[in-house]
Amino acid sequence: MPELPEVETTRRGLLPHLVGATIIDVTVREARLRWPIPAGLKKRIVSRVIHGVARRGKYLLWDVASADGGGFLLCHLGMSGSLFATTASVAPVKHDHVDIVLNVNKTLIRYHDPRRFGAMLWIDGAIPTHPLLDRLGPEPLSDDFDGAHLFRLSRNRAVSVKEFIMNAHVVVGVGNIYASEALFGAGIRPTIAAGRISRARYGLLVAAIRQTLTNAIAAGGTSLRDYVKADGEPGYFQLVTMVYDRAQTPCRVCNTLVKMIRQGQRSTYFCPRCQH
DNA sequence: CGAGAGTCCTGAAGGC
DNA sequence: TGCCTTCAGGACTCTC
Repeated sequence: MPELPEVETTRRGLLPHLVGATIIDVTVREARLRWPIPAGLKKRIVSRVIHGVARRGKYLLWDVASADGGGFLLCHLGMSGSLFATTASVAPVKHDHVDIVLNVNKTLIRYHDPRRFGAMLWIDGAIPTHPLLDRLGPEPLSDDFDGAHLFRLSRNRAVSVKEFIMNAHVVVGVGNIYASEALFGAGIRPTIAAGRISRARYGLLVAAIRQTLTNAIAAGGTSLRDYVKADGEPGYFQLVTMVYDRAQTPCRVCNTLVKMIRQGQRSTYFCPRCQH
């Protein structure tokens, strides 16, 4: 499931195809995603040039001639979505919901999403403002994200630290897998109330989140070359986790059995000995 | 405002 | 073998 590293890997994989290309056609086979794909999308973007692709949290923002009467295509991959380059000669398969056809080398960008938790929306104008983006927390790999930030926002918060760092208004891009992994890295038990963690420990947690995400992006980068394969299957790297999905198996550090619990209807994994 | 539950959806996995 | 149930997940949205 795409977390921030996968979204960033997607962005880097698409960039060389998109920048400078002109959109010449759009096919929407299924508009019912998390929200409906706007009916007027094709009319808005056809014949416009793509100037870049940015990422904000897990949202991808295609700059579609935003400074020249266009706007931004806002994409979210949900949990089962993927965007990849292919050609019109490759027949769409089940759940290939959108094709965005480019003027270069018969390339098209295909959106595939079995569970349709993703989104493809349009933002008019030169500035990418949108209710989905307006209240997002800092990027985890930016300087704005530090222990002081987490400490300040967490005061008097009873919510568990794991759910706290998964809140996109606190920090973007920390999904269920990396939340468990980062808390293991910081030696913090996921059930502790966010408001009861010291500033120093939040410093450790920030470092662990950065490390976890950076490693994952680097791992994604190693498969970047063949990321967009001929068959259109995205080459997501296989993630090696310390605790996630390892319930009842030995901790890789101390051999204590990893525990699985439920928090906010999500599974959480931790080592009862390494994390306090 | 915060906390917790509900919601969308499909495919995989497990039970019988 | 095949049907049925349960679960997974991101993140918005609703209720209290």
